[in-house]
Amino acid sequence: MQYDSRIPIYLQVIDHIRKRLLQGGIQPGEKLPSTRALALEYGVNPNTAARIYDEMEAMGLCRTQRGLGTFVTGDPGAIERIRRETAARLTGDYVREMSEIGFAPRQTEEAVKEVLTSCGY
Amino acid sequence: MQYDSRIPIYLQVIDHIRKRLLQGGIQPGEKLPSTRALALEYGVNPNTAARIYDEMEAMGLCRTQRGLGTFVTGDPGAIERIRRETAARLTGDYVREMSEIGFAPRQTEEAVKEVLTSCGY
Amino acid sequence: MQYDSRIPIYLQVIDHIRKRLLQGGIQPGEKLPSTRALALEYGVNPNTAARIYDEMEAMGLCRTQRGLGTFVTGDPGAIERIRRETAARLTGDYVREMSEIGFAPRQTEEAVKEVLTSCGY
Amino acid sequence: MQYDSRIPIYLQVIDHIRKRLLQGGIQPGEKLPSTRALALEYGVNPNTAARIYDEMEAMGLCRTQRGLGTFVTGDPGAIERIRRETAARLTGDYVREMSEIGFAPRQTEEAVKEVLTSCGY
DNA sequence: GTGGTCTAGACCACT
DNA sequence: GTGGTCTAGACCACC
Repeated sequence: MQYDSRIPIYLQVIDHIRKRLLQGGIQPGEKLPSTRALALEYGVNPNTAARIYDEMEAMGLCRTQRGLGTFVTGDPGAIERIRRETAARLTGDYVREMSEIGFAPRQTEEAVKEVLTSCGY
Repeated sequence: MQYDSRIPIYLQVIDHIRKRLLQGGIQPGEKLPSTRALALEYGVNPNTAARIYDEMEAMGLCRTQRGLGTFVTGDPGAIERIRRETAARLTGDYVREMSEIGFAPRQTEEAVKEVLTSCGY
Repeated sequence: MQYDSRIPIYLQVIDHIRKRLLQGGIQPGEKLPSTRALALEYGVNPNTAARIYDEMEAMGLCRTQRGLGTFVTGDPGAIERIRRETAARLTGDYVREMSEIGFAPRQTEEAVKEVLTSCGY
Repeated sequence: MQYDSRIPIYLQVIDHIRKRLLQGGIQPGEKLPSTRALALEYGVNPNTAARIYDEMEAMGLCRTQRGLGTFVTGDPGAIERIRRETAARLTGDYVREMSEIGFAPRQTEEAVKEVLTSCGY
């Protein structure tokens, strides 16, 4: 994995894991790699790997059990809830930012349609 | 103005000025405040204010003329170009992020429509 | 039983058993469950269950007899002694902590009365 | 300062600073030492000092400003609120724990009075 | 084997 | 000078 040096590595890794979670690539309740394994997998220092799980736990994405490992939040509804919240935040931010640079609602709608069709959807 | 301490202040101020530009609140060719005035206006350190104009000049948003002051890029077409580029980047990022968390194109389109109508548009 | 992941499980279980002892839920001299049974009862690893009895024995709360099992300290006076010691420790700690955050003795006394009456006593 | 090796140093330092705050030894809005100065003052590694302010910020005790330093929560009411919440938590826990080991409300009240008078109050 | 903590020292961005 | 991040490596408690 390539990192953008302008953004903290731990945030980029969290983002990557969260995407895998929200895409369904990681199941609720599933055991995540140990911090040492995560460090190898993402090519970071074990301390940084530990920080990644620390922050993810603070976000409610996983829970850690001493001596056992780190586990994805068990409740399947929780993942779906986070998915919806993330989508709502992204959409809200997007619409607000477009209006702030002078795009009318219809223009914003058009812009999205254009990109979606240009991607072959 | 309230600042998000996780993001460099100078970037937040630049963002704010760029919005005013793209919304038409600041006209092409217009003279911008002196760094001292900018520092007072935004409540930032004079060093930070200087950096703001430095970075904006590097972005092509303005030009500094020694002894005269700092001026917004004169060409009206340039502003419009930046506006379109910004919109394209925002839209592209938004669509990509939505698809990354498992939203199909039609769902993304629906999400945007929902937010736009819920805002009374 | 729900465990606080920041505190060793074996300490939380010991605390729970000690409370049952001091409340009279477990009688002096009574036989305690086998480590395997304890593990099931509290939903912990058998290794952890063994450690629980180890530590409790070191605290003088119980005694293990090979081939027979683990027994609560027989002397009824010992239980009462522990009860008094625990109360003294709790009260001492409480008063000290309250004074450390700036509560005068009379304020501390009032705080206790308030809570006791609010609980319907 | 002497540390209890069974408890993370950063928690012990936070506890110490919080007490100074709640006792009024540190004023709301006041600048706290830099992480490097804190490290020297408490004899810990700069990394540990940074973690101390990190956690304190998460608790709402202080706020950090990049390039400027770390400042105690400005709102004077906030400190008083935390003081009251802490007292309520301590008292609630104390009363509950005493009742859990079989102390009646009047006995608990007596225990507190005894300790307070024995301390010469 | 697992996470938690700590030290040591480095580099960077921001004010 | 300030905090933020990262690496390296160590030791410990817990399961």
